Amino acid sequence: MGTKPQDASTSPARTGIGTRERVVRAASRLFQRQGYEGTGIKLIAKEAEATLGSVYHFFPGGKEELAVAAIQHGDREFADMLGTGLAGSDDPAVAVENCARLLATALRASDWADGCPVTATALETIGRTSPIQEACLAALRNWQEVLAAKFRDGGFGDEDAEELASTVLSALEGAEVTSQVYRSEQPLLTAGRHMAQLIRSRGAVAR
Amino acid sequence: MGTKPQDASTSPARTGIGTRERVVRAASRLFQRQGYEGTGIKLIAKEAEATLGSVYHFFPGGKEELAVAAIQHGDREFADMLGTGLAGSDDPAVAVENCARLLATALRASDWADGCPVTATALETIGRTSPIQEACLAALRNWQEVLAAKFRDGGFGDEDAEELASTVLSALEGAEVTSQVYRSEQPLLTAGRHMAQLIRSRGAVAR
DNA sequence: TTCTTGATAGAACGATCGTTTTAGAAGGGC
DNA sequence: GCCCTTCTAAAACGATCGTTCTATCAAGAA
Repeated sequence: MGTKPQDASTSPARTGIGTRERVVRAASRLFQRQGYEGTGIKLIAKEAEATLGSVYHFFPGGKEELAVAAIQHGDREFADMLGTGLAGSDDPAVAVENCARLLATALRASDWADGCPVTATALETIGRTSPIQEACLAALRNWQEVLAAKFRDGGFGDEDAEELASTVLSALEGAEVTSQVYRSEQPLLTAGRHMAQLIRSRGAVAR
Repeated sequence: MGTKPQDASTSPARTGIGTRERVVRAASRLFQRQGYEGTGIKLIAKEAEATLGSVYHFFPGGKEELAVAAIQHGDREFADMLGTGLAGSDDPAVAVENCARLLATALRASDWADGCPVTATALETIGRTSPIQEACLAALRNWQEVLAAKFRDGGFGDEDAEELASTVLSALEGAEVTSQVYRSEQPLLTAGRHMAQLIRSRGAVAR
């Protein structure tokens, strides 16, 4: 029966969300929740309401190619969330604390399941397949740059901004894992407050 | 042929390291490097120079029971490393920065493979099997308490010490992952320096 | 119509997964 | 000698893994 899998309308080719996009989103969420090795392609297909044939049609490179696309999707998703949190204030300290609050709320809303979209996959594949590792590296670089830009705008020098971005990102990543294991918002909220203090103590007032 | 698998001497029952301990160590390292789902029991047995029969003899609960023992082993291992790093100075700020340096050196020595011994497994099993999750939770609590004790000794109040320990642990955890992906000591070293600044800025001088 | 292309559907392959099972080898107490 | 416990050895089970394969459907170009 070719097209028309589950969409509302039937006539045009791309109704609602395309199959490829559904597969990428399902893969991204599943990798985020249970890691790369723990997630089967067949489960991804079922979760995306697609068939195995469709998955291999769009990703002839198999699981690895799909993982790269999923990581890149998670990259954009997390960068958007960082951007939203940072946009709340011109003061970098307030903005970072706002980010932590946003992450904590989203984490609780998912019952502590949806943490960082790349950490699990990154850790599992650390010394192995390079395309996935490169996608994870690009994501971390991207997020760090989003933070660094905010710090530069807040009056920090290039080197200070880059280093602060590195530490803030590390702290948020680590606090997100800790919050997931503790099933509590506290590690993320405390880390956010401490990061704000660190930013203030390193000088540079809100302009 | 019963005993005598690979040890130097042959006569006594427990020559060198016992089979059970070898299995736990191999499991801990493999879970640390490639996660819970990505590590097969047969590989663990081979790596430990044991047989499948031995593994299931010591761990009748299968992979899950073995994982709990492996996490607890990693717990002690990481706590020892924290203790060693913290023992270098009475000043909590200096001590924490020392820890970060120690982690960075060990990480580089393993070619960025041996990060935190529980993070990968913790993330993969986050909403699922509770025994493993509880072991991971106990490990994080243990490490936080090691840090908190150091801060209390350094003159911080109970609540300050607990919160600082939470953030420092999160930052070290996150920076370790970042260092692994970047293949660079820089994220860990920078986080260590910033954590020292945070500790100093929160008052309390070295006693 | 006919041919071609993009996408879907699902059966089937070999390999490996965690686990179970059965058998056998050492050592101590009797 | 014999028995019993502890530990090792390896074959084998069903299930699931990632992947390949063939068949089919819909729609546009000729």
